[in-house]
Amino acid sequence: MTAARALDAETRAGSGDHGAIRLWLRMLATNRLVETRTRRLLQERHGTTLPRFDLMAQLERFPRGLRMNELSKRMMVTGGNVTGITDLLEREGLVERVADRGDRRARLVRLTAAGRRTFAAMAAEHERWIVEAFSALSRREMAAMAAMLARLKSHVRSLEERDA
Amino acid sequence: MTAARALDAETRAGSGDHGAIRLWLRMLATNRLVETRTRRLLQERHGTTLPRFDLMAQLERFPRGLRMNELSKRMMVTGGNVTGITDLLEREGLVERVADRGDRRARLVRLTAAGRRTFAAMAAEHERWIVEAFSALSRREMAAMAAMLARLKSHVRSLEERDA
DNA sequence: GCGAAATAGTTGACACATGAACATTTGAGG
DNA sequence: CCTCAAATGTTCATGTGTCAACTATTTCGC
Repeated sequence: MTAARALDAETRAGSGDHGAIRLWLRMLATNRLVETRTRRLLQERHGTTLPRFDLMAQLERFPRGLRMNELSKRMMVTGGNVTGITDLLEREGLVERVADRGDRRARLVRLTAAGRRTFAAMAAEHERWIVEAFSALSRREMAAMAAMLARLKSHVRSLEERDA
Repeated sequence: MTAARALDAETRAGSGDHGAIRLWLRMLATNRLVETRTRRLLQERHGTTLPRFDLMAQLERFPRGLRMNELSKRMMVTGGNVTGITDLLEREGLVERVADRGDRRARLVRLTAAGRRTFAAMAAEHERWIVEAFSALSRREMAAMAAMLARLKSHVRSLEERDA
């Protein structure tokens, strides 16, 4: 069964709810929508998944490789998760683990030649999908939203630090 | 290991990337940040998870119960997923499945008395967390962002229908 | 130099999520 | 009626994600 589309996570909010809640639910719904679409397209057209694409996208900018550690931070997921995704990509021959001279605990992950080729094709198309989705917003609106998100993000980060 | 926080999914984008991609990555990162925080708080303070909370939130507005089907649409997840989460909540005594008179295929899920009590406590706190997070934005900004997200959402939905 | 603490990565148990296959029931057309 | 397509919910295999426990290494304090 496939997730239906008629209704919406937003309908969770009662009509009298606080604006912040309504906005948050709308963010969640929008995010899920774009993410589901991207995942479907990646699967249909390249037989891969969003997390794999994401990991490869990180590596693409670091030809010398990244430590599992750094991948985990950049992707905002746990180390165990990165281990799993890397295992799969390695089995598919798209990335490889190499030793880090200078720290025998660490291992560098980097794209193989096949990985670079595969990623290039996916990335071009992925960019088109996202640009198409966001064409609903003007350049000015995108800038405004980006600025608001930056403030929101930094505020939440400070809340996290306060708790810690 | 816990996901580190210093870096960011946004760093995926090369500096010359299209504005839409940058915005999308920022949305992803912000979303993940708020979601991770909410999940942590729900776990620490109520021993539950976001999907369970979400399902209960849907039911709370329908005392007579919702079909698995409707839950799936509202939560924007697949039916199999709803089955699983419902199983867990049922085991915890927070929801119950009852027969739907008039359609023997369907089953209604509804909160138990314990479920209603538990949810009320969680919901109040959850609202505070979200309001606190979004206090980084003014009322006017929240309205602007909500409007943009509505347009974005509806645009992506129309893209989905075109593909289908 | 040495021992304790921190760091890097992996593993295992579990929750959540998808898509496909399945059984049951419904409903619409003949 | 009767058949057959559609709809409802479950199950299964697999992937993604968390957290906690573990091993191996490095670094820091002395």
